[in-house]
Amino acid sequence: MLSSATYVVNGNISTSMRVMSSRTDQRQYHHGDLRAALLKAAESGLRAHGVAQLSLRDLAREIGVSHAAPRRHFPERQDLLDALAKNGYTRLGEQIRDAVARGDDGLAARLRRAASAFAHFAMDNPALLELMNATKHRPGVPQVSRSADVAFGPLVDLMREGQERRVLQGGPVEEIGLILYATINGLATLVNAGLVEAHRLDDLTDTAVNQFLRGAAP
Amino acid sequence: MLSSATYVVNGNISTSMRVMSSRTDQRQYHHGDLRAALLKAAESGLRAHGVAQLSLRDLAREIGVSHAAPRRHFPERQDLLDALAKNGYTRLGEQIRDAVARGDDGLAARLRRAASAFAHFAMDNPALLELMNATKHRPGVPQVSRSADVAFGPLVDLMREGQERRVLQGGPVEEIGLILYATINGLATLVNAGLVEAHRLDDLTDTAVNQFLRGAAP
DNA sequence: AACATAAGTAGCCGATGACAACATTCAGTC
DNA sequence: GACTGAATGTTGTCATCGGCTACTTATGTT
Repeated sequence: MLSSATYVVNGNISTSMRVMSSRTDQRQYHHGDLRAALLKAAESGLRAHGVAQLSLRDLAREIGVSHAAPRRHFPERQDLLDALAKNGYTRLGEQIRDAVARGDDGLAARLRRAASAFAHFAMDNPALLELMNATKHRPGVPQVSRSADVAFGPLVDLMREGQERRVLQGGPVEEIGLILYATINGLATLVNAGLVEAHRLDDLTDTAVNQFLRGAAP
Repeated sequence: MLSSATYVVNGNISTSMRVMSSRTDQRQYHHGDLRAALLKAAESGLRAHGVAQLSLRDLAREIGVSHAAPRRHFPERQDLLDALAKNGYTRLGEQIRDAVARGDDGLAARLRRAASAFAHFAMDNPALLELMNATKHRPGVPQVSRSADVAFGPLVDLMREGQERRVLQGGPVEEIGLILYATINGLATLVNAGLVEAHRLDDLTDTAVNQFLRGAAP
């Protein structure tokens, strides 16, 4: 499973190859780790121009490889998008987990940090989040879905811990974690869609967590 | 511009007449209301095959009009998508407003109905909701954004009323309404993305509203 | 009736995703 | 070290798409 990540090849090789190809032109037939290079370039393109502008041929050109080469690693465009989404969930999960673990203070404080981490991930990677939230009808779903659990996990764990420590009501832990996730995700979506100004996200996230803990009733 | 004799001699006419002569085909030069027909066909295609598969040329073919005709009404593809999103917000707003007005019982009950209406809209129109949530970088944003307020409005009104009747805490009304909207929207997104099974949405929505009102703390 | 304008048509262009056939390299195996 | 099958990359092709320009036809105003 992790084997593909074992032989880590720096993406620098491709760029330097492109540069010197004007002279020595020792462009190798095999790239080394085209898959990783594609993912890296795709993520950068995603951030720069959005998912709609993401073209396999563009990426191939940028990396300096033929237009059909990406096909070996991502037979269809959607496969690349799925891989990006999966990576996104992994990173989001890490960031939430890190935020939670960044201190051993009260549960509310860690909850706040987790939500804030999510919000910042969303602001840093709007197009990626949109991709992660995109409808998936294809068979690639289970793969992505499983990696998404990595992102929910830390929140659900937090809920469970809160219940055990009696600082949260009892209740369906997974549901409640999901709801918190959905709330922040929804706020980020509103920002990305341009319906809410970005500078409000921090404040909204904070209010949302308060709301989540204390409720709206008097 | 030139005399009519010019296009009588024009050989192209024979080909177009061949097409028309295939049957009675009272195909008029002017469609009547192509814009509405496009929106209708687009919404149906959206529901059937998702936004990615939505092609202006397909719609034109389906309606029986030349491939460039849609351009008169939607100069760019994104303009059609914007119009669809705007319509979506209008309808969503109506449905939420109707649900709220469907009885004069307690605020909590109306809140539940509003949330449920949203959830059902999301399940009935997954691709449309995705479109409404899509990132918009173009100048079309303000148009769509304003129509989106129509959807938020009923929720915000409900919050305000709750505060006035003292069944909700004081606080930033618009923020709190936005947060509730975001929560349901987020849950629907999780379902549409295939990360949560559809049959769970009703239950999750209910739990979310409870959570929203009572809070998670003991 | 004349004419300006809205609405539809035809044809072209460049780009794209998907595909097939072919070439090169790599990794075992003998 | 040579052989061979599997990975990986390349070239060429195709249908489709969005967007553009030039042209044609209908509509409505005067």
